[in-house]
Amino acid sequence: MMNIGQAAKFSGVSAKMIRYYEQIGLIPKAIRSDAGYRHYSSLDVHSLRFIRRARDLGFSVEQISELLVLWCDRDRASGDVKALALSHVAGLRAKIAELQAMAQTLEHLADHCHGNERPDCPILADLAEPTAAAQQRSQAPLRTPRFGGDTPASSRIRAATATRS
Amino acid sequence: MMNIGQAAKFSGVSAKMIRYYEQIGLIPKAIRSDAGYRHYSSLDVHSLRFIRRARDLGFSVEQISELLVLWCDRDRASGDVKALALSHVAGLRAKIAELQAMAQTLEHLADHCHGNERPDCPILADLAEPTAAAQQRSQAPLRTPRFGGDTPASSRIRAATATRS
DNA sequence: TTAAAGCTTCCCATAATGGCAAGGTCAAGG
DNA sequence: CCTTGACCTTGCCATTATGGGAAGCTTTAA
Repeated sequence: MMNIGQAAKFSGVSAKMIRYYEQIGLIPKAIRSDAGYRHYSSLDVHSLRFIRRARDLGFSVEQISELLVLWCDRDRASGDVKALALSHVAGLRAKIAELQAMAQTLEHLADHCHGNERPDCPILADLAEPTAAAQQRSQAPLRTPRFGGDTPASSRIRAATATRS
Repeated sequence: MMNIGQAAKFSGVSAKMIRYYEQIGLIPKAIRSDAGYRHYSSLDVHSLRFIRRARDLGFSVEQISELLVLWCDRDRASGDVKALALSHVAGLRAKIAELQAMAQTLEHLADHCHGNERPDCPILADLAEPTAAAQQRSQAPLRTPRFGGDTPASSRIRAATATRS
């Protein structure tokens, strides 16, 4: 049993985020000492590591909630996990394509910009009046705020089906 | 001269965002009718189109603010514009690399998952205890919330050096 | 005993966008 | 002249995941 600071250090998840995850119900409420300090077991730390790793792989908290449910379900079908993972990969690929289109368009424009002291600049010219040439599919991101938004996130997570039961 | 709805329609920027851009000082305060309605000229719409296009190319509002300054500066050096564009491209490329690392890791894991009714799943196994194999550089995004965070954004923009002067 | 380090909760901020609500305005039609 | 509907205004709330900071209590080491 350790305090939140230790759990943070061992899991790689900041204390701040651990409290946040508890608050939104991604992890169950930690047991408290008499003074109100949260206490974590190495099992809890294990869960946190899982979460950390999933975050590193770009899963949203919402998706991690689902992953945790599957993780704890001894009768899960690996197909469900795979489907979740692949749908996330699809989201990543879509985002990558979008960013690549932007980068490509910009690089194309930059290639034609002398980049000297003179004011004439095809980059600004294109921003002012887009030429069909560079118009690819960078327009209308359809449903992409700036990224990170792959899942709409229902409301409150309340899965907390993690370790402690 | 047109109302905000028309300007929105012609520029592709929502009325909501036009007000927002005005509020943060990206564009100058619109002139108002006696009743308080904002009015826009086709020149204003032109600025808004510029902004819209820049957003489509992934520039942050902060960066767009700089682009607008350059756009309006007859004595700009195209090198400054190019530098700004290329630094943004670098940010995009970095993000792309990060997402690709995630996607690749996940695809690799998914490849080894049967995806059937059985519970054994290498994806969950890896999330639980990462194996060096898939550990590439997906860890520690260094300074990347979820994306969009390329520029720290000082405080308030207050450039408003756009059209109307 | 005291100081430092750690914990708690609460509030604020981020980037860019949408939604909703209450209320004023304007134009067209009766 | 009045109503209706479309449009405008402001203001507030929500989103995602994360960090910062303050005020106050606890624990620990000296």
